[in-house]
Amino acid sequence: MSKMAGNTLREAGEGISPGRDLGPLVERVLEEGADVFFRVDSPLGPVFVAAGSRGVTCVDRAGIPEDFVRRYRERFGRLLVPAGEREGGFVRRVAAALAGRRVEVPLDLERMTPFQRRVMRVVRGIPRGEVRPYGWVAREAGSPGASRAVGNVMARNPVPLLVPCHRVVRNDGTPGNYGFSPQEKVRLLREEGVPLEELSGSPYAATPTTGVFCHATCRHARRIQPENRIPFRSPADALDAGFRPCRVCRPAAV
DNA sequence: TGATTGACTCTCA
DNA sequence: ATGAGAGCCAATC
Repeated sequence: MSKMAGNTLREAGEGISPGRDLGPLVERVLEEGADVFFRVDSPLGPVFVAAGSRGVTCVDRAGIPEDFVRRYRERFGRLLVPAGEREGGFVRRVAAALAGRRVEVPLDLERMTPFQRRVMRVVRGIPRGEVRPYGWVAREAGSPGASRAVGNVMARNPVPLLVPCHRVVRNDGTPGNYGFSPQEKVRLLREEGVPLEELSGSPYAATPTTGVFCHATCRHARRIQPENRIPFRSPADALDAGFRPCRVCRPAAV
């Protein structure tokens, strides 16, 4: 750890004459400039998490710390130093969130465009164990028809898991692609209890008892008794059959 | 400004 | 069923 900090500070010290005491620089960097990072376990395995004063900026698979720090500077233009005692509570919070607990973690998405931020906010609200299509995310974000653009946002999601982009799937109920690998997406969703095979081909479900249809993984849909469950391939089919969209999971525009 | 790109989504053989 | 092709939207250069 201390060795790594040394490297980081050396890089930060461009313009500082050799031999100068770096102590004051350390303090200045910690007080006003540097973001911090730490390593923590996650469903994707060990990851590095970086955060600034506004919140988490980046989550990525843990590799060589120096590489992470270097890439971070290239991408965010910010210096990165290992988290210390002061960040202990924050680190535990992030660890809990990554472990799947419903803990609020502040995110710093300042660098993203308004559309990208809206998409991130929508995706963040998809509960564990549930999935939603790209097209639905687009509509919820205020840009119906922008499903492909949503895919582009997901592909560059700086904070995977914290914004659960693995829960965004294709409209036909198949998992679709994922930055780390489609297999990884399937594994994560299985771990969360998503019945992928049941979803594929009929990602919507209705029950005559209420006349409502849902995304098949909506918490309401999952309570439908098997004998009452009517699967649907698309919202249009469910509407044609006389069902109305669930107000919780909003499978179609009202 | 215009062309290109792509974790999408339809339609039609 | 399955795959090619076209349409689409926001970002990027």
